[in-house]
Amino acid sequence: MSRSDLSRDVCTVARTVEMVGETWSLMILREMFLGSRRFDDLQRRTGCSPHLLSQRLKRLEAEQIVERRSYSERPPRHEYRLTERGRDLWPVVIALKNWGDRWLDKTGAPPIELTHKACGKTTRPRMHCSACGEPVDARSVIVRLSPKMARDRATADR
Amino acid sequence: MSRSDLSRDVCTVARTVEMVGETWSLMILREMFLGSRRFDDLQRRTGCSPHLLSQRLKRLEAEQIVERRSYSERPPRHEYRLTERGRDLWPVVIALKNWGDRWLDKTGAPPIELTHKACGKTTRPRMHCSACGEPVDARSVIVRLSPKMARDRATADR
DNA sequence: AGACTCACTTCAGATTTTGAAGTGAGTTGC
DNA sequence: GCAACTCACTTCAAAATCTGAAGTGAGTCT
Repeated sequence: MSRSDLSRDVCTVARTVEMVGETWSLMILREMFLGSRRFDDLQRRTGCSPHLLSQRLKRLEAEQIVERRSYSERPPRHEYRLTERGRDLWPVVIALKNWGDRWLDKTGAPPIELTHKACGKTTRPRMHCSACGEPVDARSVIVRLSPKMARDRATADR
Repeated sequence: MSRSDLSRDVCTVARTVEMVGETWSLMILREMFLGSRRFDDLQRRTGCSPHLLSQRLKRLEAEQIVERRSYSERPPRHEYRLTERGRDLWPVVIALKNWGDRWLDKTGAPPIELTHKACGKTTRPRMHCSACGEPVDARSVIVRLSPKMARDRATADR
């Protein structure tokens, strides 16, 4: 299997990883969640080279994660916006942030702080069970593979 | 800024992305959360080349995300285990899975199903506010940057 | 008219990845 | 007692990708 074969994988994690599981795509997403929309801002604030940024934005656009739209005819100006699909990647970025805040930050004051609009409190979102609402982690679940996924993994064993 | 400078970034998202934000590291994590521990299993089930798998495992070990331990002297056999630090990356993989299940899967039956041990129900973990317990998404929070992070981004603007 | 902004593109050199093949310690089957 | 096999890798060359610097072109500002 090569990297590009991940897209044909049964596993939705593998296919998502192929779409956004890469340094600059993730950095672009972080930056867009922080509010950046213009090419130059994204470039400066992610540290990505313009060449690669351009490639990545094209890919993210093709994947319908971002949308390129013109906000001025004269001068010709464009901005990049997250689509609904793109905004739905927020938990990925938050999960990365939480991990970094816990394991990499020594200051105790995370560089990005979130306030929940509804309750007005500072929040560090966590994963909760969709059925009972209790917090969940790796240890509190049992994994079951669909027959197709199980077959795929067994086939790999040949 | 080059890719390797991300490690010195103030932003904990950037630094986490540098550690695990890459196709094969994420695939290895997925696979380990599914229970694989041996080099060969990881290789076959992720589709990663042995060369790269070896490199990635060394890096993940250096980052203390996985632990290499011998489980047999004769024959000499090793296994790779997630550390606590590594297990704490579970929300990242789950967030990727949720996105893929929602946006890439047409079958409606996700290839990986989770059962919450405590309540016994099938679960699709979601992000909830740590303060009030309600579900949260990109739209329901306000972002605030620490002074240091804000300064960093302003500096990039020069 | 000259400097500047935005949104990129081009290009060469460096780095990384891929895929196939090989290695070596040890075990199992006949 | 030896050939085949397993596990856990390593080596290597060719291909792909990334980096960093420079350039482009439409339009505005002074």
